[in-house]
Amino acid sequence: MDLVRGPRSSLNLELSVGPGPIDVMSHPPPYQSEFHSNRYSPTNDKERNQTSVLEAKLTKMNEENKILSEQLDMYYEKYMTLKSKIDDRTNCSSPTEDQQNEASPSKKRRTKNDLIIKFNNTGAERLDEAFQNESPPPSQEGFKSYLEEIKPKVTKIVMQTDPADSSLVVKDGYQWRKYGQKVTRDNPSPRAYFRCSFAPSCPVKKKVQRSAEDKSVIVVTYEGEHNHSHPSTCLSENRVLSCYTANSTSGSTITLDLTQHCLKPNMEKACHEIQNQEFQTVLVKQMASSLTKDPDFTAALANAISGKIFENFSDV
DNA sequence: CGATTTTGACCAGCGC
DNA sequence: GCGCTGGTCAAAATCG
Repeated sequence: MDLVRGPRSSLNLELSVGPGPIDVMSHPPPYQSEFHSNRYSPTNDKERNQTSVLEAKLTKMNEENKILSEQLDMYYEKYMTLKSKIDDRTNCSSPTEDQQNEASPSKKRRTKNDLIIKFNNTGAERLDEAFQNESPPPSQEGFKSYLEEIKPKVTKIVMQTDPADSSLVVKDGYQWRKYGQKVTRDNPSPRAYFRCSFAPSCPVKKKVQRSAEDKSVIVVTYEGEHNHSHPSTCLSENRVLSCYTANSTSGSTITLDLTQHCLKPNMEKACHEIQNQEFQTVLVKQMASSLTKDPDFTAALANAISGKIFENFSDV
């Protein structure tokens, strides 16, 4: 799970239903003040009843909205806490140790057991320490989920390409070296294996394969995180595209990976570059698909739409 | 000539 | 134990 969240205001949904956008998170809905203004003054009991019903609904929605906002804050805090623990652990492991692991011929496959062994050898105490602060104390399930969290990050990106172009080259700004190619059982298209060659010790790998269903679609799977700055800061001609989707450990989360510190100074430039129409089309489809599956989002959307309806109603 | 790609061989996990 | 499969290695070929 890689929930990237900027400043609070960035989460506001600029939902445009009807004449203008609604900021559902930070501003009280316009209809709220309309009800109490002189413009709307119910004259009979029926209207008064309707008003009170609507006001009750409004209050309830605002409460739900508040609860959801609090939950979001809570999840964000939990995420940041967990992330800092993982960062601590990553920083604590010495580079020589990593290199030894890298060079070890017996470590051809990194399995769940390998992960546990690695922790036993290098950070079992810190692992316990990390759990000591958890309340309630961690169960076996909690331990498993923790291991899931610290697993090398696996992200997938789906790209629309020209079906006539048979190359498996994906320009994401990083420097990759191909080290293998294989035809897999469930897909006639070969899968290419790449390793990040920008930094010798960078553990990131990626797999590139055309979709079995649609040859024009390339599926890129990234494993791990780069331990160096983005090459685009040095090589300005390289395109900066870092939009990860469908994180394997979290389901349908869309992640706009703009967290790489070296990327921030070039944020505006990168934003201009990702205005590539093809990219945007794919991204919008994926975002729409993921967002509609998210119950929190649909609730927020329903809230916003109902708010706009109330506003229109009050204007009549 | 160094870097990168290609490609067959090899290895390890997994299911039977 | 055996075969299947995905992932990796490494020598040869290719490229700039």
